Amino acid sequence: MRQQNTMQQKTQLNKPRQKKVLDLHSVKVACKECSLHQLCLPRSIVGADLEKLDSIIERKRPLKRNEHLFQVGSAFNSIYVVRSGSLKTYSPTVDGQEQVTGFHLPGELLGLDAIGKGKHPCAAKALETTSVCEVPFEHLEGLTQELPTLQHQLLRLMSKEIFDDQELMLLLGKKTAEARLSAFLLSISLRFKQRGFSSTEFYLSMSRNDIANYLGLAVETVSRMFTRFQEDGLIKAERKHIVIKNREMMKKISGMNECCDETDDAESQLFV
Amino acid sequence: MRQQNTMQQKTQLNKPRQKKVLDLHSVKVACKECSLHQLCLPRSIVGADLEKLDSIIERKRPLKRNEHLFQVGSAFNSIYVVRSGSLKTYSPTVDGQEQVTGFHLPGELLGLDAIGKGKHPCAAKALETTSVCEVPFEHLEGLTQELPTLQHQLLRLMSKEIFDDQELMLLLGKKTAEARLSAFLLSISLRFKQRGFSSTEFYLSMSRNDIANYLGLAVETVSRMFTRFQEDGLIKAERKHIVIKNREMMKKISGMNECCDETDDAESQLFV
DNA sequence: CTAAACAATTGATAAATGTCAATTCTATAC
DNA sequence: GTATAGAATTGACATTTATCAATTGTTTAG
Repeated sequence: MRQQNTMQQKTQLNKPRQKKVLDLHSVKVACKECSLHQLCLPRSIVGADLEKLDSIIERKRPLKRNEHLFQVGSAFNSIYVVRSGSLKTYSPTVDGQEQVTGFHLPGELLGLDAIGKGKHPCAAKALETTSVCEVPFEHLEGLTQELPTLQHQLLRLMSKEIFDDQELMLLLGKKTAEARLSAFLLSISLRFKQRGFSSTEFYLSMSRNDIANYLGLAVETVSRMFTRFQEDGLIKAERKHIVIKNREMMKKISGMNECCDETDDAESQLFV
Repeated sequence: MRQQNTMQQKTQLNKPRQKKVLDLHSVKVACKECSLHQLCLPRSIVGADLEKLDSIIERKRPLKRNEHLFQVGSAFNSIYVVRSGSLKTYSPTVDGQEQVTGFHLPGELLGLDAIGKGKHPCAAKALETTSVCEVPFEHLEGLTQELPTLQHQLLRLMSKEIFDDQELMLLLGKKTAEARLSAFLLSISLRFKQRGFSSTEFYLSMSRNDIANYLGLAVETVSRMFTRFQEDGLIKAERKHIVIKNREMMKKISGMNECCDETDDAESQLFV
C-alpha cells in the first residue's frame, strides 16, 4: 500500500488529538485551532478581530455521505467553508435529471451564488463524510463594516469565484472530451496542491457519473478517456485513486492558459 | 421598414436632447440625469448619498467599434457599467485564438472578475459605438464602508454574476447545438427586456462567429441552426435582426429552468 | 459471507457536429 | 459606383461523441 491520503485523512493528520478533538457530536473548535487556519483566515485578521470573526462562525455536526447541506430553493442565510471531506452542488433540470455545477474541496466556499436572490439556486450534497463551517451572512456583512480588510477579502473571494467559473466556461464551451477531462483533473490537482495535499496523487471523491455530468459528457466517454489517458501514460487510474504521471502533456491536451497554472499563490484562497 | 431599434438608438430615444446632450467629446452627464438611472442606481440611494456616488464615477468618451475598453492582463482599477452599445469580453487561448467569454449589454457590468488578482483576465472590445461609466474600485470600496446599502448591493451583484455564470455553464456543459443557441437567444431576449427594450425583436450586435465561439460551436453549425429555427417558425432572422416568434417552443428546446425565466424582477439589475 | 444493487468498463452502432470547400451576400474603402 | 474584403450560408464528408447493450468489478445490506 502506498501512501494514500483522502481529504478526510489529511485533515485528521494535520490535527492530531489535541485538547479539542473533532468528534461527531460536539464540534467546537475555534478558528485559531482549526487545521485550515492558515488557509482560511485573512492574514491580516488577528487578536480581537479574530475573536469577533470566530464568534459568528457556527460549526455543524459532520455530514454523512449523500446528506444535504442545503436543498434547491432553500432560504439563504449562511455561506459555508468546507473543513474536510467534499461536496457537489447540482441543479435540477427540466427533464428531472440533476446537473452537477461544481465540486467543493476543503478550504473552498459554498453559497456565494445565493446572495443575490436570497435562496439557493442549487443543492449541495456531501460526497463523503464532510464537515463545514457555517458563516451567517448577516453577521458577516455586519462585520465587514467594522473590518475593511474582511470586506476586501470577501470581494476578492467573490471575484475569484466569478473568475473560476469563467475559466470553466472556457473549458466546457469549446473543448473536446479529452481536453475537458484533462483540464478537470489538472484543476482538481491544483486545488489539492493549494490546500497542501499532493498534486500528483489523490482520490476523486466523486463518481465517474458526476464527472461526466459536470463535464457535459456521457459516462462511457469519460470512462474511455480514463482508459486512453492510462494507455498513453498520462495518468495511472485505479478507480478513484489517481496519479498524474505526465502533467506537461496533460496541460497541452487541455489547452489551458498559463493563468490556470501554479502561478496561483496562496493569497487567493484565504477566507473568513 | 418596421421599427428597428438598436441598443444605440434606444438609448438616444430615451434621452432626447436636454440640457446636457451626450456628445462624443465631453460626456459629463450626472447619474441623476442618466437614462439608465432607474436601472443603474439602487433605489435606496438618494440625495447626498447619490451625490457621493456620482462624484466618483468617471465618464469616458464613447468607444468606437472594435476599440478596447481594457486588454488582457491590464491593471484592474475600475469596474464599468455599459450605458449604451455593447461589448464582448474574451481571453486568448493557447493556440493564439480568442475565446469569447461574454457579451455585455446596456446596464450590465464589466470587470468584476478582475478584483481577485488585480488584473483583467480577459479583454473587452466594443461591438459597436459604446459608452460606459467607469467606477474606480478603490473609491467604490471606500464608499461601501459609509453606505451599507451600497455594500449590500455590490455583494448582490457579484453574487448574481456568479449565478449567471453557473447558468451558462449548465448550458455549455450539457446541451446540443440547438439547445445552446436557443438558450442564448432567450438570454439575450430577457436581458433586453430587463433593460426596457423589446424582448421579441432586437438586433444582435455580435457576429455569428462570436456567437459560435461563445457557445463552443462551429460557425457553420450556428448558421445551420439559425436556418433550421427559421424553417421551424421559431424565429425570423435576417442577418442580425432577430424576431422571436415562438418563445414557448424555444424554452422547451433550450431545456431552461424556470429560474431563468421572466420571474427575474427589476431588483436584480440595480447598480451603482 | 453472500446476494443484490450499483459503478465502471468495453464494444457496436447511430447521430451530431466539425472540417473543408464553394458560393452568395454585405459592408467598406477608394 | 465599383472593387474588394469580410461575413454568412450551404453542401459533402470525416470525426467525435452519444446511445444501447452486455460484462465485469465493487460496495452494501442482511
